[in-house]
Amino acid sequence: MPSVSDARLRAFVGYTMKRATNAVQADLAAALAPFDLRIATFSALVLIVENPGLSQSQLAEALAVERSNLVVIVDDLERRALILRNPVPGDRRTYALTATLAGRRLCDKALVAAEAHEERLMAGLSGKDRAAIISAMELIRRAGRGEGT
Amino acid sequence: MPSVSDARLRAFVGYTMKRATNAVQADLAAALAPFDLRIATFSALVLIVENPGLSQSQLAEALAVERSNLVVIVDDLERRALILRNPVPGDRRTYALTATLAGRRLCDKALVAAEAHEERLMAGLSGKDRAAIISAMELIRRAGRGEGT
DNA sequence: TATTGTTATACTCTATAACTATA
DNA sequence: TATAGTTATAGAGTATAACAATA
Repeated sequence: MPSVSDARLRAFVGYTMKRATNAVQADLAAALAPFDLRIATFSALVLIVENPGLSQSQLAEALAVERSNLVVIVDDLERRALILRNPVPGDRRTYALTATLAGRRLCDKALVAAEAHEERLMAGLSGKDRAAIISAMELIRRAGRGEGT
Repeated sequence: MPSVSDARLRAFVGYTMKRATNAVQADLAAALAPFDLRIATFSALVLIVENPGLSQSQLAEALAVERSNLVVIVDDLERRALILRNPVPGDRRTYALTATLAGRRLCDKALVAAEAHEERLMAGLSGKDRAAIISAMELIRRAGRGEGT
């Protein structure tokens, strides 16, 4: 069978980025599954641990998801007692999100698994290569239609 | 307001790849919208133009989408008379997909727009940088759980 | 008036199972 | 029995509008 050529699509950086990102996301999802964490839930937990007291709006902006879509994620973390929605004295509209001890512990374990996943996928790249990719990705992201900075 | 840090997530190459890919996909979708082409439809059209006579199964494999999800894409291209489902003498189960003249013309115009989009987003990167990113992306993709080669 | 969190809704993308007609 | 195309369906992810409580 004559094999199919995708040479014209492969010439687009975005095409290869999409495919590689799919592979990375699938691998990360598998790495987090033992902790019953999906990628979005994991990302939210990491940010809450790193930024204790932030609000859902701040978290949504940092994760680049809509506030409305964040609700179920925070619900899940709270139901599992990994985080708390703390009342904020002086503004009763908002919650200050903090991780519980169990949340911080699960976060640490999941980060170890995520780092192992990262190391597995990036094994062929030097630290310098990886840093170059990260800065190139941030440059590309900022070139897109969207916010500044 | 103390701004939120995502330093721990940004250290993951996959995190920056995901965000950059989102920006690229959104920009490409906007670039293709004037042609009434979504990214998947555009990709299918390019592959059919490049590989005349290929089957839907081959196309699905090349695009890494399920055969079932490809049907509506091919339906759309056929309904717009951009491609043809040609009968294959000797095997009545399969179709040989070919682009019409209108399909090839639209493909050419859309490719020009896609190249302009690419140039806009990658403006900060040299040709050498872009080639390095492409090979790094392919290396990462192959390191993921999945097929060989 | 504006903002926070929330609900409901819808649209895309993706994945699976099962069917038909052919081989 | 295996394969190509198809249908139906369900699950994620994402986007918008509207609402109640509060500022």
